[in-house]
Amino acid sequence: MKLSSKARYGIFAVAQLAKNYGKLTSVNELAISTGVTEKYLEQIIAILKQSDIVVAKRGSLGGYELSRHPSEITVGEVLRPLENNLEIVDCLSGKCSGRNPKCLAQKLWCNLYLNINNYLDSITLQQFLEEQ
Amino acid sequence: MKLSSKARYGIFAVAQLAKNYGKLTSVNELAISTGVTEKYLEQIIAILKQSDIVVAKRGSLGGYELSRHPSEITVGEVLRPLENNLEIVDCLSGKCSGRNPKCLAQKLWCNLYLNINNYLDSITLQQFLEEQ
DNA sequence: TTAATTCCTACTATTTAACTAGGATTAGTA
DNA sequence: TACTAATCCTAGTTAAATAGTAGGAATTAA
Repeated sequence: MKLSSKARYGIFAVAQLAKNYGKLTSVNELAISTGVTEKYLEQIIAILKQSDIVVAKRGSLGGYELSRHPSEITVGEVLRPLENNLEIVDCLSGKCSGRNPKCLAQKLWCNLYLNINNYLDSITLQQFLEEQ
Repeated sequence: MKLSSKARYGIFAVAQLAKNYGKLTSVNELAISTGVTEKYLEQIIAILKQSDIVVAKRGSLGGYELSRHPSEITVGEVLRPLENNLEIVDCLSGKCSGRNPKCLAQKLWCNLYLNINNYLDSITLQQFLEEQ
């Protein structure tokens, strides 16, 4: 139940983009402010791009920005693609049999999963920044 | 953010003990019903014993039972010792500086941590069994 | 043409989880 | 006392996932 570094770095990167909303920000700038290598951040942001959280402009003077206003992106939306959809157990589909010990407490895990997601979806990036 | 096998197996083992409340249950019996090896279960139960969730009787005809009635033990109590205290990030103490990227979203992680714990502490083993 | 940027993909190292294993200790029973 | 069924203790091994490194192709502005 530890959060991955991707999730931690990703949230911070996105927070930086939220601060710079309206302007393009390069990975290099993000790397400086987060203390993470550019190469690793690139991978993290690539995931966020695929999930339509950020958009990119390539080439010289290019960079990234949020696809929507920080008030329209939730923390949950950012974390899910970085954190294996926030699935705390493999067996959340409801299809699995009660035989597999992984699934024996399925309702419990499912409710916990919903709880976590509901909480994280209740916080927008804007709220997150204001709370800091 | 995946739950460990210790947590999954542990919850199920404890559920079995709750069903057998008042009687001693051997690791062998638990192993059969969970499908986990005795040796691994022993380790899991040792942790629960240290946390005063279960008590043991040694020797022939020995076994384990819950230290309290299933209505007086919460799921959170069981999971914490098995799951590194449910600390989703290392940095929940409040002491750490904002410099460490791990800590930059500290309030967020702290609130998520509290949310998870509150939820899991709201469910007793008895309720958990009834829900199945 | 050059420089600054994103994009793509393969590889490696590190850490942690998951499990295996052996045998010591304890206690009930005959 | 001897035997057996159980917990207890601890070290070692394996497998998988995470975290990070690396090189270079493609794109775009000036």
